[in-house]
Amino acid sequence: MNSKDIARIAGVSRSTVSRVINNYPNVPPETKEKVLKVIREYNYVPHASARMLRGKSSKTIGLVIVDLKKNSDIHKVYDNVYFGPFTTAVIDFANQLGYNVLVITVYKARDYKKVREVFYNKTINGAIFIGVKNDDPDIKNLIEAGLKTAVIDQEIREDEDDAFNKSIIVNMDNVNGAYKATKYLINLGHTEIAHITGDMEKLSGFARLEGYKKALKEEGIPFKSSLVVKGDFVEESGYKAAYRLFKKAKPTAIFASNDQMAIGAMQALEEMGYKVPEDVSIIGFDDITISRYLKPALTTMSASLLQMAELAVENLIKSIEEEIAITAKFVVPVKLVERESCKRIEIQREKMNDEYALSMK
Amino acid sequence: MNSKDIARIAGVSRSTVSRVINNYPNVPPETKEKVLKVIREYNYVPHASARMLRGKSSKTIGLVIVDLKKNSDIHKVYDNVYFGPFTTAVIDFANQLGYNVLVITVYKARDYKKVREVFYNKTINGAIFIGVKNDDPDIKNLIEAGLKTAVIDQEIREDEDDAFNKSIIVNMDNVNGAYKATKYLINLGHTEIAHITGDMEKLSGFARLEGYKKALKEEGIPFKSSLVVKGDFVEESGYKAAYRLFKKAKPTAIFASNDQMAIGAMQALEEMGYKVPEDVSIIGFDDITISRYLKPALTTMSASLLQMAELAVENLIKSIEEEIAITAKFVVPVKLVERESCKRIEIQREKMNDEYALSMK
DNA sequence: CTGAAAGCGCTTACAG
DNA sequence: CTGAAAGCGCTTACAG
Repeated sequence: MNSKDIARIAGVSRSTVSRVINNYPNVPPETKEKVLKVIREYNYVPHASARMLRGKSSKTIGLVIVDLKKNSDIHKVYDNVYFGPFTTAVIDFANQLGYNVLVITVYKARDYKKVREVFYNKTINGAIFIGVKNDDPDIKNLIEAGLKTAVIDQEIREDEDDAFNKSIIVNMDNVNGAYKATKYLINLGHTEIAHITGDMEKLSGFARLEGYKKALKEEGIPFKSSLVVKGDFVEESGYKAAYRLFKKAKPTAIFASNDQMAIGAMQALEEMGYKVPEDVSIIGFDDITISRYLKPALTTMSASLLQMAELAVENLIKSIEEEIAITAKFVVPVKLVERESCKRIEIQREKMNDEYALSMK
Repeated sequence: MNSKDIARIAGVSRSTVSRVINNYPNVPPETKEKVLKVIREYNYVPHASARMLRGKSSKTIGLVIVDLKKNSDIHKVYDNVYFGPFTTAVIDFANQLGYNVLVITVYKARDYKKVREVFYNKTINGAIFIGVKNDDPDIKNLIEAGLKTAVIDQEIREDEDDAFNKSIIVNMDNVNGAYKATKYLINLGHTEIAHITGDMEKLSGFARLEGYKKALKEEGIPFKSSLVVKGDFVEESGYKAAYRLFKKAKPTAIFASNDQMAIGAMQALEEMGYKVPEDVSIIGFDDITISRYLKPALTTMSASLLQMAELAVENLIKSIEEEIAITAKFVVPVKLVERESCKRIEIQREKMNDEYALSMK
C-alpha cells in the first residue's frame, strides 16, 4: 500500500494524496474527505524513509546514556537508579511533541561510534546526553560536526568559541546544593564535616566539592584535606571511602556527593559500629527512589529530574525546528529533603557564641 | 556528502562505491582501499532513509513500555523501579546486535497509535512489549497486521489461531515462583498465609495467585478468601490492602504479588503496630533494587531480567532477519532470595505431626 | 571487474 | 484546483 495505490483507489493523482496528507490548503473538502476515507480504510501511513529522503524531518532524537567505567566490562546501567527516571521523562516529553526517541548506551569511548553513525546517516535530528564527563572530546566533535545537542551536567563556559557553547546545557545547581547541604550540617552544630567526592571528571563531582568548600569558608571552618575522600558516584566507592575516612579522621558528619555513595557509606558506618545519625550524621545528593526507604531515611538534596528532562527536550526540539542555534543554558534549583539521617550535635566548642547559636535557631 | 561525491573524488562510479560499502566480493583490494580512504576522510555514512527505501532494513526495533492506569493522568513510569533495568538491558543487547532501539511509552489505549505509526511508516522492524495486560486487543491487532513482536508477561495459549501464538513470549515462571514463595512460608510453620494479589488483568497477577493456591492445596491448607486481598502492583495498593486484610483476618504471613506492594504493606504493618518478621512474615516478588535496602531486608522471588531481555531481543531479531515467524515461548526460572522479612513461627497446632516437622527440617 | 540506468515512495515546483 | 514530472540518495540487475 503506497500513495500510488491510494491515489488510484480514490481516483486522484499522487500529488493530491500528498497534498491531503500534508494538509495543503488548496484541496476542496470533498476531495480531501474522499482521500482520507481511503487512507483510513487501508491503514495507510506514508513511508517515513521516502518522506525523509524528500527532506522531511525524521522527528527522532537520540538519548545517549553515557556510563564510562575505567575498570569493568560488566555494565550495570541496568540498575542505575538515576538514569531510569530521567530516561522515561525524556521519552514522554519527546513523544508529546511528536518526536521518537532512540536510546543509545555508551560504555566505552568507542561506543560513541554508534552515535556518530545515527547522526551521519541522518536517523536523528539531535541528541540529549547524560552521564557525560566534563569537556568530553567525543561529544565536542559531534557538536562541531553540527549535531544539535542538549547536554546534562556540563560546565557552562566563558569561552565563546568552546564547542559546548553551541550546545544547550541543563545542570542542577550543584554548587549551591552542596553549599546548602554543608550549611545544613553546620547549622546542626557540626564542624568536623567530611566530604566523599563524586567522579571529579564530572561537573557534578567537582562543583559539589566547591560548594562544600564555600560553605566551610563562609562559616570560618578550616578546610581539612583529611576530611575529604575520593569516590566516583557508585555505591561501593562510598563504602570504601567511609573506611578510608575513619582511618584518618573522626568526623561527626558526612556530606556524600550523591545518595548512592551515602548508602555505601552508611553500610560501612554500620559495620564499623557507628550509628546514624546518633554518632555520625550523613547527607546525600539526588534523592533517588531508594533513599526514602532507608533506615534511617536519608536526608538529601533534590532537583527535579522532570524539569531537567523537559528543558532538555523542549529546547532541543525548538533548536531543531527553528533551524537556528538555540544554545540556552539552564540551572535547575536544588532543595533540601530533610529526613532522618542528620542530627543536631551537642556543642562543646569555644567557637560557640550567641550569634552562632542564634543562626541555628 | 553523498555517494556521488565519494564516487567522483575516488574516481569511480556510484555503483562501485555502493559495492564497497556493502562488501561485495567482486571489488579488487586496491579499488576497495581507494574508496574506503575517501569514505573515511569525509566521514561519509550512507543516508539511512535512502538505503531503506531500496529495501535495506532499518535495523531498528521498538521497545513499548505499557503502563495503563485507570485513574490518573499523572504518569509515573518515571520511578517505575521495574521497567528501568529491563529497558537498559534491551537497549544493550540490541545495540550489540547492531540494532537501534526506539522507546515508546503507552499510558492510554490510544497511545498505541504511536506504535502503529512507526510500524506502518516502516520505522521499526519489530517490537518488544512490556507491562501489557493479558490478551491486549491493541497488541493483538498489531501482531495480526504483521508486526514482529516479543511480548513479556503474556499467557502462553493452547489455541493455535490466537494472535499471540504468532508472537515470541517471554515470561517469568510465575506459577512456580508463587508456589515456592508460599511453600517457603508454609515450611516456616505458617498456615494463616495471606496473599495480596497483583493486577488481575496481567498474567503475573493471576498466575501468582494460582501458584499461591497450588501450594496451599498441596499442603492441605484450606484456601480462605478472607486472606486474599486485591492489589494492582503499585505500592499504595499494597498499603491499602494490608489495612483491609487485617480488618477481617489475622494472618501470620503475607505473600505479596510484587515487591512494591510488599513495601506498601510493610509500611501499613508498622503503622498498625505489627513487627516484621516477629509478628508477621512477608515475602515479595521481583527483587527490585530497593528491596535489599529495606529494614528488614525483603525476602523475595527473583528472575533474571537480563536473561529475559536477552531472550526477547535475540529471538525478535532472529525472527526479523530470517524473515520467518519465530514464535518461541520462554519461561525464565524464579528463585528465592532469602533475606530478613520472614521468620519461623512457633507451631501450636494439632496439624503438626512428625512428617510435617521433618519436611521443615 | 565496472558503469549506466531503473526504481524504491514520497513531495513539490511547474504548468495548466 | 489538479496532474505530470523531476529528484531526494541509495542499490542492484543488466550489459559489457
